[in-house]
Amino acid sequence: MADRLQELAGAELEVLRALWHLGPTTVREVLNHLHERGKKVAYTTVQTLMIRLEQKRFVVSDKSDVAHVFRARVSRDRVTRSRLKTLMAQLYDGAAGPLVLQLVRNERLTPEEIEQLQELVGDLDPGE
Amino acid sequence: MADRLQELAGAELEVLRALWHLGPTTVREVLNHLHERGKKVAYTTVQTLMIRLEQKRFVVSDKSDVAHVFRARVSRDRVTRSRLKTLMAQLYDGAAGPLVLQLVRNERLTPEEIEQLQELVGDLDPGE
DNA sequence: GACGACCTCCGACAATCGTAGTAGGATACC
DNA sequence: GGTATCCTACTACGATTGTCGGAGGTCGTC
Repeated sequence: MADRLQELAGAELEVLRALWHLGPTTVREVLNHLHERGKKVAYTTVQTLMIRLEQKRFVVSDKSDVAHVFRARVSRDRVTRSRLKTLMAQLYDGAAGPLVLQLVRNERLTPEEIEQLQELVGDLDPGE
Repeated sequence: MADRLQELAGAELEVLRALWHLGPTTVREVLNHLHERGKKVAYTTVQTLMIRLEQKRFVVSDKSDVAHVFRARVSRDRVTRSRLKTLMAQLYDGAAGPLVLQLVRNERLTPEEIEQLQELVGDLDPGE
């Protein structure tokens, strides 16, 4: 399994999201961001998570300043893809269709998303 | 969160899948099924997983026979829905669109799935 | 030059997860 | 009725996860 993305734990993902949102930044800034979002957590907890993220190679840090600056190495799309792959494998032997249909049936989409989707789907060819 | 489905761990899901496939059945049968699928695991491991599934209320057991018979209490669709919800929440603040688009763009669908999808999508109204 | 504010580093700890061994009861067969 | 087989119940154990405290450095300010 070249795909080590699976080791991304829940709390780690939350921190990674903050990094996506904020861009390269420090533990302090991520902590503030999480607090603003209502997530109560200690400074060292965030620090630990960021260090673990680095060990797992999801982020890199620049240690030249006193407060280390962390930067995400993986994109949200990449994580999404990985998570969806896992879901497909775990539940449908890798098939994507059931997930797509389930989503389109049960979830609300914005007008923009609907248009994009209609365009994409219109281009698909069922073949014969 | 009335949705305790999230506590379903990976190895547990594998056993649950076997139950979906086999219908109500015993530890032994699930074990055989997993072995056929190439999963090497000990009898008592499967037993432990099934007991944990019961504790978490994903399955129920009938203990009237010597070999207890376990039955799934949740459907695959239900688990799928829960997992997708989690994914949406964790990555897109609950929006479904990005997942749908990501899937339609990157994954292959069968002709049947494409037709179903086209039909579903055709019925959607972007509103204004 | 002591004080407070910050920062990193390290250790820790309970809960969960994946995996399995052992004890001991029931069954079935010869 | 001994022996092999199967089953449950219980215990265990290392790894991962979520959470944080304390020790000890640096820096600005009074």
